[in-house]
Amino acid sequence: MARVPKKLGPYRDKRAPGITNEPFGDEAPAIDARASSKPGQTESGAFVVHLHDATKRHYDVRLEIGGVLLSFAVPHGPSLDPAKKVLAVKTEDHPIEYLDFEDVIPDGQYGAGSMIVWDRGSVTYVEGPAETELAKGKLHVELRGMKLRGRWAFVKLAKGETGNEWLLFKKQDGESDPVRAIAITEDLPRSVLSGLTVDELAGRDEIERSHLERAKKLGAKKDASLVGTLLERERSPLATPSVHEGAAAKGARVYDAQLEGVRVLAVRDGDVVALRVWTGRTPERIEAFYPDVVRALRALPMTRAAFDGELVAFDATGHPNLPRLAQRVARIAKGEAHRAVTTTPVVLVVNDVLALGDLDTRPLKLEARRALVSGLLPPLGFLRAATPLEGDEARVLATCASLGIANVIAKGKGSAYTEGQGRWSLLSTGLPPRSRSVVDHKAGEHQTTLRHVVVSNREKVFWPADPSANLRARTENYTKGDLVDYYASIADVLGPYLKDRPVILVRYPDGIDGKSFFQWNVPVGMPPWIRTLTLAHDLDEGALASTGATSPTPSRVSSPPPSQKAPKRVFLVEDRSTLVYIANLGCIPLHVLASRAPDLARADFFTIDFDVKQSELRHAVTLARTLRGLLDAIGLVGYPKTSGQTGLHVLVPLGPNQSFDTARALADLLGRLLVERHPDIATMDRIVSRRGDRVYVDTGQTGTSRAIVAPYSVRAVPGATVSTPLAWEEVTADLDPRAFTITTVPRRIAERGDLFAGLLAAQPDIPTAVAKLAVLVERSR
DNA sequence: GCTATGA
DNA sequence: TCATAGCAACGCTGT
DNA sequence: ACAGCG
Ligand SMILES: [Mn+2]
Ligand SMILES: [Mn+2]
Repeated sequence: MARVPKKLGPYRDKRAPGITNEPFGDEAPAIDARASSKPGQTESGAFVVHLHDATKRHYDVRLEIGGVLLSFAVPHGPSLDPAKKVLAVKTEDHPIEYLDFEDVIPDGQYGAGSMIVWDRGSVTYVEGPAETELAKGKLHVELRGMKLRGRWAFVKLAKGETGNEWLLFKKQDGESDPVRAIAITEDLPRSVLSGLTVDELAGRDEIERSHLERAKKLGAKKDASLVGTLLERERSPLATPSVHEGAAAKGARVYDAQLEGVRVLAVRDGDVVALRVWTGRTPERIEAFYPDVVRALRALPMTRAAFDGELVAFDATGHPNLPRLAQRVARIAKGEAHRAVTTTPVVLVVNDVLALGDLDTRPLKLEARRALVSGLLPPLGFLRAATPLEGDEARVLATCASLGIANVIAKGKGSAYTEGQGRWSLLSTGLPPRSRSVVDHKAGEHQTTLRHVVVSNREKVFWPADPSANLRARTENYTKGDLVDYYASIADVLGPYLKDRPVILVRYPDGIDGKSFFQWNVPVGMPPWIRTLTLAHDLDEGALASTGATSPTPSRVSSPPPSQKAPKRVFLVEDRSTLVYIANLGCIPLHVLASRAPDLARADFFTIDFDVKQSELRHAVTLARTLRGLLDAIGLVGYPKTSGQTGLHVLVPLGPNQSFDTARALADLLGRLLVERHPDIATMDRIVSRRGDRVYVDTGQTGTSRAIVAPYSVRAVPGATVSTPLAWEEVTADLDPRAFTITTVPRRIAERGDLFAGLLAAQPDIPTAVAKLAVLVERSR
């Protein structure tokens, strides 16, 4: 049995286990709950203030000390006026689990009546360890709660009747309010958990019905399966803002500050609470990192609901701060949940509502949905309604800029909630380089690490609009942000493809018209979680390794002999964070080797590249289809993709254990057969001037150090095209590679899936293919 | 885009 | 402190 | 030996 603090004796004596709904204090507290300070030397902890409607209504202030909650009953409640000292009667210690207790204690039980969590936060004992001070009849604390903040003091009355009488008062500081402009207990009466007043708690079912009634009156239609659907479905139901300024209807607009946090769909279905994110193409659930938000959603007087919101942590000045949130996630991952959650609370700022009860609220007008949200959520709590801005757009942007907010989302008044891109506009306040960050809540197999990537210069134009482009072509700019978003959104499709495969970055830090360079080696200064591969001497050998971001090998004292090549350390791009990171470096195309660690001497596919250049795409199409026939005849399968420029690539999987010599030989022989069959439109001549207007059949991209542009890679050409996997049925004369761009390809993947699936799993019979190809070649001469 | 360098 | 250079590869061809 | 090519 768990070790129960002796201090809880009086608490347990007053209560009947199994009958009261209060925690009984016999469960082992969170592992780190008692470890936050040395035994008997508590320096900090959590606090809760309950509002308890017992025989006599009172507040209960409970401070974590030595693994239990030191408790005071405060009849008048705290005051921000330092001159107003209120009576605080020390009561029995409560178990640590009581921090989260909010319920109606049944009649007949000790303390029967409603009890809400009026405030919650962290406490620091500012004048030495709590136990030491307590022994002297004093306790000076710094509270960081949602309502109570700053310095407070408890002082024991020397001549109390029972010895339990103390005084509680505010110390003078920036948070004190001597003129009592704020009557904190009256102005902020609601639970920070459920948003209910203590009077409402017992009637929460009634409250829930009235919220639903209101939604129905506003026009919400019944869809009993919606919440369940939102809990499960793959595709994101969230609306995403478009960088297209005109996406939101001009005219009447409402503005939401874009907070630096984690965008989630929050769903509650009874006891089930999910926080779902679609940072990539497949959803993840991250509620394990947000027990405070989960508790609040469970406490809400709405048993089934779905919200669109932002998880936000705040810094000391009250500004949203993503690195702090990141740090908290990391600490929770390390098993320090209690401390991390206590010191860094996270709030769900709710921007919108998709479903309430059995009602679909998405078709409602924006203002109606807002009204429902702000009616349901308290102004101060773990769940909060976002406060939209209205008025002149320039003024709104200026206001936000002055608050340090870089981006604002404009939404058309009266608009319904529509999933996907298109109805909201992302506006820049013109603040310094606008940045956005991405938080991964899981990385690697079991280890949960936080990866926090700050994306700089999202508005930087990487693909300038082409004013001379024909009408059907996009005339807008594409930005660096568009690039990052594209790679982030397709990371899951790209992932298996890039696994264990060296990637060469082709970087355009200033966009497609700026300078560019290839980058094989991982430069210094990369974050430690970027995986790399060290290539031993030649590409014949290589070992899997992870960088420490630290010492760039000071081991090699003497420089290597000039003849010998320095060992290379290349990128392995195996996850979304890395993809976002390298996109932020200005990497537009990704090139990959046709081999994977640890067997870099083996080719797992070869490529036949149809370079159109002076020729025409329809000829490349003819050649690719002929190639398909040849491959079929020798028992191989080709996977076609656009190059992203003007030509086509056909990738032919080889399965395991094939040498680059074999791969290259197959490619060359197939190329020769193609040229023989179509001498008028194909050539393998390396001299450009002799090619004329024929397609160059390039088989030279197969070799240990030869790279090809990866499938789904973006190209640094006008139009922000993507090297796009195709179905053979699409390889026709009317194929238009310009249609595949960083905006269209994610949609295409969502609709058609990964057309290259199967390439990696192929196990073709290569010896037979080689033999059959030899026969074909023999026959043709 | 970022670091190491040489002036 | 500031401006700038470097950031890949390799075999083959033709001159 | 060196530049051009993909
Ligand atoms: Mn009480
Ligand atoms: Mn080529």
